[in-house]
Amino acid sequence: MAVTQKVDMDGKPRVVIMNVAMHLFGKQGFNGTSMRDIANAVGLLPGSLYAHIESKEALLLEMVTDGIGRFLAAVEPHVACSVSPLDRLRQMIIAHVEVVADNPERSQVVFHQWRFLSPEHLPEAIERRRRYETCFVEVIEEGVKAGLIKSDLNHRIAVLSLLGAMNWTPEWFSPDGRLGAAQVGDLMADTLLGGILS
Amino acid sequence: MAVTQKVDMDGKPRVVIMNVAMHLFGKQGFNGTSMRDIANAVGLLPGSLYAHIESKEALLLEMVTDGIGRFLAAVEPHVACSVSPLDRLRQMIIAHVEVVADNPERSQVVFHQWRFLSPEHLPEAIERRRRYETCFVEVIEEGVKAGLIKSDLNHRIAVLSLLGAMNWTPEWFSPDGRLGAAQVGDLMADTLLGGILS
DNA sequence: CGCGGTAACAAACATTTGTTTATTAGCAAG
DNA sequence: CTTGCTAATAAACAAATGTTTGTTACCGCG
Repeated sequence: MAVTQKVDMDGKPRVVIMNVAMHLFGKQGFNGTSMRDIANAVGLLPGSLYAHIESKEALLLEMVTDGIGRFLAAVEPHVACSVSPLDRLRQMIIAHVEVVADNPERSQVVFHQWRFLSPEHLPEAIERRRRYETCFVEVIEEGVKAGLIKSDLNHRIAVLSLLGAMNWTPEWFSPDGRLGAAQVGDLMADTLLGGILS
Repeated sequence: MAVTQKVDMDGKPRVVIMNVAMHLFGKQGFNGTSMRDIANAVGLLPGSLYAHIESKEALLLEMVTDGIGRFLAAVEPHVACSVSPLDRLRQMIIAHVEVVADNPERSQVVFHQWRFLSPEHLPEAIERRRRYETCFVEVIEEGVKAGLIKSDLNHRIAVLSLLGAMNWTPEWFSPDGRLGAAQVGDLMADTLLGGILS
């Protein structure tokens, strides 16, 4: 017997494990997910995972690093774009929602589980998150200088509100909902940018 | 010897334990916090906690239940208030931020750790969260009917953006920052409500 | 066939987990 | 002082944790 279920072992095993772990980390959290949970979901015994990965934290590290990377890759190109700051912001919001929509669970990990990285890897994750937020700060400040955005409200609060709304999207966005990512992003931009116009 | 350190046992022990646990759950998460962590921080041995509490989950349950209760108590009175829907929304946002400011760590537990309630207590927590969100939906819809709020943008997205921005506040709000809770709430209202005006 | 290497297995490892037990100190009231 | 109660301690519990070990099945290549 020994059925050797290669259940969904179509791709490279490491990728399969990463995807399964991403799903579980996103849903149950890093500390709420055991290696046995992962092994179980992937159709392996716990020890067998270590033929493909180095440690539990290595999984988290790759998820977070690569995850933030996707947001940066999607948003940063718009920062120095040649269109108006407001249009840039709108495009950045849409890009952000599209990354969330591509995999809401990964986004949950990126936004909530980075805390559980070891002290060794934590600082870099924090730094990259800060770099992401800076993208939005820069464009907003440029909009203020161009006279397109009110300067009488605290920019910091505006940015934090904007980012808060965006970072919360993985909590409710459903890839099989009626609205697609780009439409959701566009509507969010309507809501979020309307209040900062001058 | 047996120093019997009553470190900060000024109040009723159960309250002290709750506060310490709240701090730890908020910072490290429910699953990232052990009973030994709590005992350690409170100046007791692990087993001694059980003279005052029933279980680890009982701590979480009380935190979440009581926590949502504070948000409801602060916001619900404004829902059926007699002023304009927009002013109501503004007051609700301010009230929300004030509850967050009162104890950001508790808010983190309310917004992120409720998932780890046992299946027995989970449904009620979800229901109360839903009830909270409904407050905002109602007032916005009333604003639309009154012609004060644009009806051409998807209300659902507007509400989710609003709530997302608000639920994210415990992530960055500092009680000893330059701006007080009411001022932050007011500025957030400027940002978030500006975009939905008709 | 036989050989070699990859990746699975079964089993155990040392810790850590939440919680319980039996015992002892502290202290107010009789 | 003694009695009784509260709340602490020390120690242990079973279960779960991340990870390592030795061994066995598989599979392409000679």
